[in-house]
Amino acid sequence: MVDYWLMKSEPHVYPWEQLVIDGSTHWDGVRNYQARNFMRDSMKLGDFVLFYHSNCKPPHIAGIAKVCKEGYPDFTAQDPKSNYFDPKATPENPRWIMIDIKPVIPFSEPLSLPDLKQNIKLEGMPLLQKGQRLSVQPVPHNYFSEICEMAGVTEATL
DNA sequence: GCCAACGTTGGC
DNA sequence: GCCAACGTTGGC
Repeated sequence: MVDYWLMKSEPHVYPWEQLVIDGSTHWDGVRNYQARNFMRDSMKLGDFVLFYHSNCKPPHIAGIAKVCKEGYPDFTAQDPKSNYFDPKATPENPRWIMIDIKPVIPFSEPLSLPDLKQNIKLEGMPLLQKGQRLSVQPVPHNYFSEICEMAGVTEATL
């Protein structure tokens, strides 16, 4: 049973284009328990991920990725030199978890947040809820399908 | 376990 | 740069 997710990245920190260059990446730096729990407990190999660029004009979905490694300790939490260092993280209790993703398909045109908001079929999508800030969040399948449609991506070919 | 203070996210 | 929403911290 495949599930669908959305993950946010700021383009000046780690853009979609870099994921394409790298071939895959580990999703480090998540320091929110709810987001961590999704990665630890729910995100499975082969699940699809909408790659969202936040904090840019306009914010947008850049493409679709998929989970290629399930949850494991976020080693940056134990690295004093990392921006994501957390003194409470230990080898016995790593506290923070990451997954790996790899690109599946880019969108020929990025799907902007205003475009998403304009689509009545996306009403109720978590991303569009007021005040939601989760950097890793579930996407119910009907919304994922609609977004594929908007992007001109045939879901069956993913 | 409450809650005020503070920090962060992220759209605008 | 502003600020609303929300999460975390830490004193009590």
